[in-house]
Amino acid sequence: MASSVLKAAAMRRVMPKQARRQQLIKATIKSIARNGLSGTTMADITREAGLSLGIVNLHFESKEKLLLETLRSVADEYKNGLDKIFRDETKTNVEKLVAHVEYDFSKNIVARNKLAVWFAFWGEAKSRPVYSKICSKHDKDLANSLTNLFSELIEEGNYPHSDPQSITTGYTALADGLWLDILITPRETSPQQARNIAMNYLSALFSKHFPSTFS
Amino acid sequence: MASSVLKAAAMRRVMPKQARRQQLIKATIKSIARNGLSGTTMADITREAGLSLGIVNLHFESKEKLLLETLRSVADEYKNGLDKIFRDETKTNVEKLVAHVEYDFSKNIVARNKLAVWFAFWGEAKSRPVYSKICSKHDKDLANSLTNLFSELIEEGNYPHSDPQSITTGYTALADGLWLDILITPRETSPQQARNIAMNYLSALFSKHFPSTFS
DNA sequence: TGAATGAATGAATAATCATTCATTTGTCAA
DNA sequence: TTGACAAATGAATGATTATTCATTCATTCA
Repeated sequence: MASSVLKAAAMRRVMPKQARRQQLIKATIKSIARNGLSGTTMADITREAGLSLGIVNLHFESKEKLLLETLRSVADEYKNGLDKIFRDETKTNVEKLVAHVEYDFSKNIVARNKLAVWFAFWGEAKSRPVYSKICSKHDKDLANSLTNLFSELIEEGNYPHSDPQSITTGYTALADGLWLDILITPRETSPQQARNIAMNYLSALFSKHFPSTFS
Repeated sequence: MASSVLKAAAMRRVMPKQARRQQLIKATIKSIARNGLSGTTMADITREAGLSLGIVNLHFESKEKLLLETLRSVADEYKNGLDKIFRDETKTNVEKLVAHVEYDFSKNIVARNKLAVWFAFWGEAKSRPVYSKICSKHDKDLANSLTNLFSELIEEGNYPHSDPQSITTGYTALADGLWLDILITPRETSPQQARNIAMNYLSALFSKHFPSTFS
């Protein structure tokens, strides 16, 4: 009996469709990080998942559709975390922004495999509008939430800033650029440093709300 | 005679090696922007250049080498412009920073085809260290120049900022993030807006040197 | 227990694409 | 003008890789 348990663990198993899809998406993320988008083959993905070659077409119909689902999966996961923060009625605006900085550079979000996926697809965004669409759908929500927060901060603090939308653009651009640094030069930029830099940006613009850590 | 001139213009011409290489690099940039890195084939590149299929292997030995030269070409061109700015002894530190912002979002640098090339290669950076190396070689020089400038500004202005290196990281991350915005959502972020946002960043951190445009 | 169902496999197929090289074409020195 | 050389061509080749589908295997239910 013991041997049959071992065999069962090593042998092919039937799994619920949704679990298989998740397993394949996970393998795709790893393969994109390891081999790049242009270097990712069906053989890589299925080997990574420990499954057979034909499995992707069975569950996703085509490679392209698997890639799209992979991007969607990373984007949705990110979006879910954001929603939790911005919908939290117990948090003040300042607390929400702090939570956002914490979240944006937290271990799970800033895992280099996932960053590799973001940038792999951004790198093809100009030639494949589908990719931009998947990303920008969520980006717009985030931009709106941030712009609202910044507007309220500006009013409360009587800051001279004229345009909350520009502040949002700058803040999200800073965050994306820091992601790129963490991906490309992880020895030089750690998530903790990135957090500090983002917080400094906020305290430079909103000194009354975010007292600087220096002085 | 007139017809022979027309024919000559339309016909294949022998060109100096260096010019052919430039022509092919230009075509590669266009193809990467149009088709992405993974969608760029030898046929695309040579069709774009109006030349025959075998020409790339004749002048670059392989597709991979052409791609590397293309990245190097874009990176070197960018670096040359930077050097002119930072070596200019007639400029003050503040003027150099203003010139950098102007340059970073100037028409030639921020041409979407070229941005597409940057991000295409960044997207594969994790899986192909060669790509990061080509980019980071220049990035280090820029980081040093900026850190020096910021150090001097901090001293002159007695600002409470503790770490000029972090400011450099933040500033370059902001610039990269704004490039991404210009590439992905050109309708929402124009080069002019990007310039303003970058200048606001500087004036938030160095208010005595960069008097804000508001108030 | 034993059909019946559908998940999973992977060898075979078909399509794509980089590279090669025999041939053609243009240039220039003699 | 000619011959020699180099540049350029593109059909053919070979390698890689997505997709197909006949077969195998696990599970369920009567």
